[in-house]
Amino acid sequence: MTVTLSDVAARAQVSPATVSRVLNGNYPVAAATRERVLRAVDDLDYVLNGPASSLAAATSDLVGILVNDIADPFFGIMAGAVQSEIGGPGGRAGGERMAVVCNTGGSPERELTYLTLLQRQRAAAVVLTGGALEDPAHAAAMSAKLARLADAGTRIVLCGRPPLDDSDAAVATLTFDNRNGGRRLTEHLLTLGHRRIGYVAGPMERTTTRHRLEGHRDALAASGTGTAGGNGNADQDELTVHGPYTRRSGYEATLELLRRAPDLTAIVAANDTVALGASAALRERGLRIPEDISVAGFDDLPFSVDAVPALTTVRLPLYEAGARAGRLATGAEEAPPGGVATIGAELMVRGSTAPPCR
Amino acid sequence: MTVTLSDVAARAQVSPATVSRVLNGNYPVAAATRERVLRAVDDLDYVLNGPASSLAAATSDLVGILVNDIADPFFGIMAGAVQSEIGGPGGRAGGERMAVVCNTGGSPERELTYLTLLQRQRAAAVVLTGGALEDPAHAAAMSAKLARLADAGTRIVLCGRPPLDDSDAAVATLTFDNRNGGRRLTEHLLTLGHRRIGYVAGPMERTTTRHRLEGHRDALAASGTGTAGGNGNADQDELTVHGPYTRRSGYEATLELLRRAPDLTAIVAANDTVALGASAALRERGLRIPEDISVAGFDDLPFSVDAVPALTTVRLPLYEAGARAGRLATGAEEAPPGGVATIGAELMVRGSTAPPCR
DNA sequence: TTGAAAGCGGTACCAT
DNA sequence: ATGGTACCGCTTTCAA
Repeated sequence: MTVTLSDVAARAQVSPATVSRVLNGNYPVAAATRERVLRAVDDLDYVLNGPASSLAAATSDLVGILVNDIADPFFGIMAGAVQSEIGGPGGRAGGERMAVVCNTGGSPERELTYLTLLQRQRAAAVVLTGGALEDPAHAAAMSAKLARLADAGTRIVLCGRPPLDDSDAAVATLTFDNRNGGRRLTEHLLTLGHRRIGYVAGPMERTTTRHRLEGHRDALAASGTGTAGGNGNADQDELTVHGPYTRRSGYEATLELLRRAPDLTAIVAANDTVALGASAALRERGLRIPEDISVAGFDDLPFSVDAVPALTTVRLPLYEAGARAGRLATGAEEAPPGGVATIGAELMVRGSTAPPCR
Repeated sequence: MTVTLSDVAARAQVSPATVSRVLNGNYPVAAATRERVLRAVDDLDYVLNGPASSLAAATSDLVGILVNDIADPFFGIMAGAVQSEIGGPGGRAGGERMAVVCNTGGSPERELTYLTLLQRQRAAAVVLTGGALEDPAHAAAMSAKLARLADAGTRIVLCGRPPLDDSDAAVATLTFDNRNGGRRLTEHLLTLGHRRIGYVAGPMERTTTRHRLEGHRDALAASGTGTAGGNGNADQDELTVHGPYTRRSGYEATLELLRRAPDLTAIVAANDTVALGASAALRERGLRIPEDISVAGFDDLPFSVDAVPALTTVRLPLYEAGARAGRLATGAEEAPPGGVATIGAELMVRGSTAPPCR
């Protein structure tokens, strides 16, 4: 029924071994022979059996890219960059490496299960993108699983999350400087004169959430804002609302913030998507941005400037990071010293967002 | 080195066959035996060898999802829906089906190569999303490849593109009614009194591009607009600019349109992303939307309303379509009669976009 | 440069 | 209910 390598061999009047050599191109074969084999392949419309090949070779050309939310361009941009760097189809002739994107939806179980699936497939590499969950049990499980993968020969790359803490495994890490980004963003608002700043944070127990929020609070603390009254933390907790990285969350959190503190002059969102929701809520309330209230985001996604022309954000070089992760995954680039590289976050200021005079 | 099924069998004091049965759960095994086997699996930290399994069983649990642009939420939303419906990790216990997203970048070669790769892997199903290329040679190659895949047992689902024309293969198709959507959108503008309407079309030779544009022109023709002068087609060609489905394209095309026809009162964009670019260009020119000029989009992506509150678009039920495609891919839902189902496009009107009085 | 043949790790049929 | 055992299709020594 289906054409096998032996069929090709028979038609080309050579041994299966020779056909294999021609196909893999990693062994000297006489030009004439190669021609005959390739013609046979063509005539028979032969397609290599991946599983058989992987089984015999004990390796596969699969590269897994785990993302938290495939509908979020934050991940789409990184994943696309990884993929194009991996080479995948369109890279060199014949297409070899297959980069596949796995959507965890932010669920820890799925994350682990996808890793197991990739382990089953003897994946050549795995790239984990975006913030990680901070639950100790899950972190331990991840470390363990990644360690097994690593010493089964799978390359591991973390892109956009902090390094594993207890890792003995050879893992290359590219981490965004979320804390500094968050700090600079809030410093900027403080410099402009804002004193009452709401914060729409991401979901609890995520590294991105925590780091960005910490940066924000570091800036506040350094300026003495919010600590002057002696109950600084309570103040700040009141001005912080957590929620998922979605537009709806930004919308609802903003309404809540306005309820809690009608005297806000600025709102910092955990990321641009959330900022969009925040802006929508403000507009609905009849508040203009930035005349009545300023809004800041994070990530600098392409559409954010359209949605809120005055949006000040922190730009993370998503594409560049993804591309580098792709190169690390293929071994085209060597791991950074210590296995970890921190990628800077650049402040994108768009117009003045000084607070209104009241 | 690596733990195999026989190792597990030895430790559990059973035959490899029994272990296989326990793992696959598709065969009666004594409870006590199962227990012993599972404990052995646990003790040894055994992970099934995917390639070996696929080879022996002659099938795999891979489901490929092809998308044109992974950074575009249009595809992200559909892919996410497919994946969650596929079950994938998180579905039933143990995780089985692995949905993977393959990014073609709109390149015909990559599309074919990914299909070959999936064919190599003996994929259980393949879902092709988004508009298709209209090049006859490529279409033929695709049909041929899909036919081979299909009769190798791979389920094929088209989601958001028209059915294969010469297909004998068993392919389930979910197609968006782009033409009608385009028609209704323009009819709406005509009803409001617009007469000079610019059109920023998608890339040439794409089904979505052609269908949406045809709908637009159908509406114009039906109303007599643009044909009155006798040189209707020339007029319309002048008011149409093609480009990729990107923000930048919308931006540049809009500048071009304004150059060609400063008297435009409305611009219809090929999709929301393009509409964003168009809006940016207009704003830059100091034109207000919709007071000075109206803008219409297509797809109704989540952020579009934030970017252009007055944006009138056509809503395609992306998530629903993806979910249905996922069910078709797993066989959880039976194919529509004739293999093709057309999914309606709903007009989303946001505020009046009547032309300015001049 | 090419061929022969021994696996790779499971699966599923045939026995028992 | 369980065991024995031919394959599945390819890769890779080892020889020639």
